[in-house]
Amino acid sequence: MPRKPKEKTESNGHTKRGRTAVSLKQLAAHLGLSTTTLSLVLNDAPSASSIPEETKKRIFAAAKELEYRPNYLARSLRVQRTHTLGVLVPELSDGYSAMVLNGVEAALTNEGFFYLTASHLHRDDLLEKLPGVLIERQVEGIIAVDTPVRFEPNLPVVNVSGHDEIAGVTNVILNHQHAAELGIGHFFDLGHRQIALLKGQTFSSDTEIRFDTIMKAACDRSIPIAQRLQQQLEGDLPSPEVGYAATKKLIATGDRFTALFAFNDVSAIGAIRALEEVGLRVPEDVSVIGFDDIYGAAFHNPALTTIRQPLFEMGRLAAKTVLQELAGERNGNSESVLNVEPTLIVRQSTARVSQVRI
Amino acid sequence: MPRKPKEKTESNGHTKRGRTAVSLKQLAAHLGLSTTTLSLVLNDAPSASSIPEETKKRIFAAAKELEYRPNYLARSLRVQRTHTLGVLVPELSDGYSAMVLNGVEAALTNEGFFYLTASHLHRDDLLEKLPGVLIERQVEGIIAVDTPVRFEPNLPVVNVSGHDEIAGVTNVILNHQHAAELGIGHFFDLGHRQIALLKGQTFSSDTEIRFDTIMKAACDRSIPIAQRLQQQLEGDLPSPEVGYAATKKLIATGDRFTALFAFNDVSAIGAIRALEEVGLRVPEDVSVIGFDDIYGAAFHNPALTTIRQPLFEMGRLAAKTVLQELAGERNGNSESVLNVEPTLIVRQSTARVSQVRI
DNA sequence: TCGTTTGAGTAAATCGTTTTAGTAGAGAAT
DNA sequence: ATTCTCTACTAAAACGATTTACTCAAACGA
Repeated sequence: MPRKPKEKTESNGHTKRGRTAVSLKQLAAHLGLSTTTLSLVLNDAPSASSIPEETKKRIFAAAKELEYRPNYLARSLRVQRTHTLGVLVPELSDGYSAMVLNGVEAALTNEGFFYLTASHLHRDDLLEKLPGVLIERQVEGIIAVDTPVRFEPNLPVVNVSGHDEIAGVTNVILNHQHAAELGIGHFFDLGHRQIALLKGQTFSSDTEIRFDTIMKAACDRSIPIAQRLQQQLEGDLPSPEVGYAATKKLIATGDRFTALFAFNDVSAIGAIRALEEVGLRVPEDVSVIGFDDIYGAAFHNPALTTIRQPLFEMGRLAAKTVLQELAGERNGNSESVLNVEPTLIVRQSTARVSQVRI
Repeated sequence: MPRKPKEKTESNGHTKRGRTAVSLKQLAAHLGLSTTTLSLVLNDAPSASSIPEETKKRIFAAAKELEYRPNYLARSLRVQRTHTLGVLVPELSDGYSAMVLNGVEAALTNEGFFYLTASHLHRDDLLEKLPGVLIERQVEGIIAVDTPVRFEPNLPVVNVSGHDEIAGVTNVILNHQHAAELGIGHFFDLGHRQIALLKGQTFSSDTEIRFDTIMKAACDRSIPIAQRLQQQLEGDLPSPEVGYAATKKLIATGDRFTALFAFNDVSAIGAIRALEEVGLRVPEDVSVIGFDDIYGAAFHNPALTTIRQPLFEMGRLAAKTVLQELAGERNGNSESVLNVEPTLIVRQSTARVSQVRI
C-alpha cells in the first residue's frame, strides 16, 4: 500500500521491485473490458455464464501476468465482510494465551479468516479501549482469552475462561468441579490430608472458581484447606517467580503441609524451587500438582503432575463458535456456556504421603 | 459489521444491543450538516478553523451520543494506509515467537498499528501463500520471525533471525560469533574439553550460523567438536522431546563428553532429562548450556545456564524498523542487518569439569 | 418482417470515508 | 455600487472493489 516513488519496469519486461499494485480498473483498461466483466469472471459469479471461455481465459491470463490481487479493503467495504476477528489476551508470552491462539488460528485459516491480536496487560485503560478499536477496525467477532468482557457486544463474542454471564457472550470454560475433584482426589488417594493451595492472581478469570471448587472438593473429603495454607499469587509477570514468592510465604508460616495444589504449572515450578531451597524434596516430602499442562511441564524436574486444560481445543472451539454465529448457525437460544473437560496427568511431582515423618 | 436483523431502539431512547453502527452520513443527516463538515471537524483538519465552536460542539456531542465510530476500512481505503502489519511465525506456542511478538506489539500499539499473525507451521504451501494473502489484506509491512523470506518484497520487510541477503529485507540478527564465544568460552574456562553439540532442525533459520560459529569457537581453542558428538534435532514440535531424543542418540554412541551445548533452552531441558535417565548428573557429570533464556529456564531444575537472546528487544526493533521505513526514515542505503547482543547467563547447569572421573 | 430471446457485455450506484474545489451570503474596502 | 475578503459551509470526486440494472447486436420464431 505504501506508494513507492515510481513504477519501474525492468528490462526483462516484468515489473518487479518497486511496482505498485495493479487495480481492477487498470487490468480492465489493459484488456479493453469493463471492471464489471472482470469482477464477474474472476469471482466466478453465476451471471458470468454468458461470457465465452475465450474471454475468461484472456482475463485470467492477464490477471496472472500483471499479478493482480484484489484489494481486500475495497472488497470488504463493499460486501460488508472483513473475515477478520479480534483476539484479546492479557499477554502473549505466558504460554496459556499462545496455546489458545494456536487453536484459534487452526480453526480460522481454513475459513479464510485472520485475526488481530491485542494485549491488555491487565491495564484498565486498555481493557476499556481495545474492544472499541477492534470494532472500529471492523472485526466480525471477538475472542477474549482470560480477559473480562465489560461491554454488551453487538457482535459475536466468545470468552475463553470467562465466568460472567453477559448477554451475547458465550463462555468456553473448563469443568472446574471435575478438575478440582481430579486434583484433590489424587492427593486424597495418595494419603495427603494437609494440603496447601496457591490461589491465582485477582485478575485471572479462573481464580475464583478454581479456588471455590478446590475448597469444596477438599471439604467434601473432610480435609478442608486451612486459611493459613492458602496463599494468593501476586504480580503479573508470567514467570515462576510469583509461585516461588508465594510458596516462600507459605513455608514461612511454619505450618505443615504434605501437598501443594498450585494455581498453574508456571507457579508450580516456582513452588518446587522454593520448597527445594528449604530442603523439602518433591515429591518425597511435598507433592505438587500444577494446572494447564503447558509444554515443558512433562520435562520439568521432577516432571509435573498436573491438571491438563485442552487449551488448543478451547481456542479452536471459541473460534468455531464465533464462525458459527456469523454463519447464523447459532442464535440467542444457543447454550451460552461451552464446557471442556480436564484430565489428570500423573507424573513425578506427586507421591504417596510419607509415613515416616512426624 | 454483520448486520443484525433490525435496528432496535430501546424504550429509554438509547440504542443498545442489536443496533447497527451509525455512519458519518447518518450522523450528518441527524445534524443537518454535510459529511464534509463532520469529517473536517472530527479529524481536526486545518480547514475546520472557520467552523464556529458552537457547531463543533454540536458535532462532537452528536458523535458521542450516537456512538459514532469511523469505519476504519473506508478510511484506510481512502487515505491508502491501513496501519496494519503482517507477522509470519512458524508457530505461536514455541515460546520464541511469542516473546518476539510481545516486543512487536509493544512497538506497534503506541503508534496505532495492529498486526495480523499467520503461522506457517513449516509447511511449504503456506510459506509460499501467506505473504501474498497478507499483502492482499493491505498490510503495510511484514515481519518474518524465524521464517525464510522467499520473495522480493515491494513493501518493508524485516526478518528476525533471517540470514539470507535479499534486496529490501532487513535482518535482525543476534551476534552469533559472540554467542558462540560466550558459550564455548564458558565451557573452556570450566575445564571442559569434550563438548557435544545439539544442532538445530534444518528449518530453523539460526541452525547453520549457530553451528558454524560454535564449531569455529571450539576450533579456535583447539578443542574441536568431534563429528560423533554432533547431533541434529529432528521433529518440529516445540517440545523438549526433540532434545531428549537427540541426546539419547548422543549417549548411545558411547563417546565421552563432559559438556553439552544445546540448540536452545527447550532442547536443553530435554537433554537434561535424557542425561539423568542414564544416571549422568547435571552439572556434576555433564554441564549443559541452553540458548534463548526463555521464561522457565531460570526455574528449571537445575536452573539453566544459557545464552540469552533479547527476543523482546528483537521484536521491538523489527517493528520499529518497519515503522521507520514507512515513515521514510530509512531507505535503500540503510544497513540491511541490525545486530543485537547475546548475554551469558550462568546458572546451575554448568560446573567445573570433574577431576575424579576417568 | 417484426418481435422476442440470447449472448456479450457495460454504466452507474454502492460501501463509508477523506479531500479538493467550490458556493452563497455578509461585511469591508474602494 | 462594485469588488473583495471572510465565514460557514457543501457538492462531488476520489479510494477499489461488487452488483444491479441496463444496452446493443445478432439470432430466432412466427
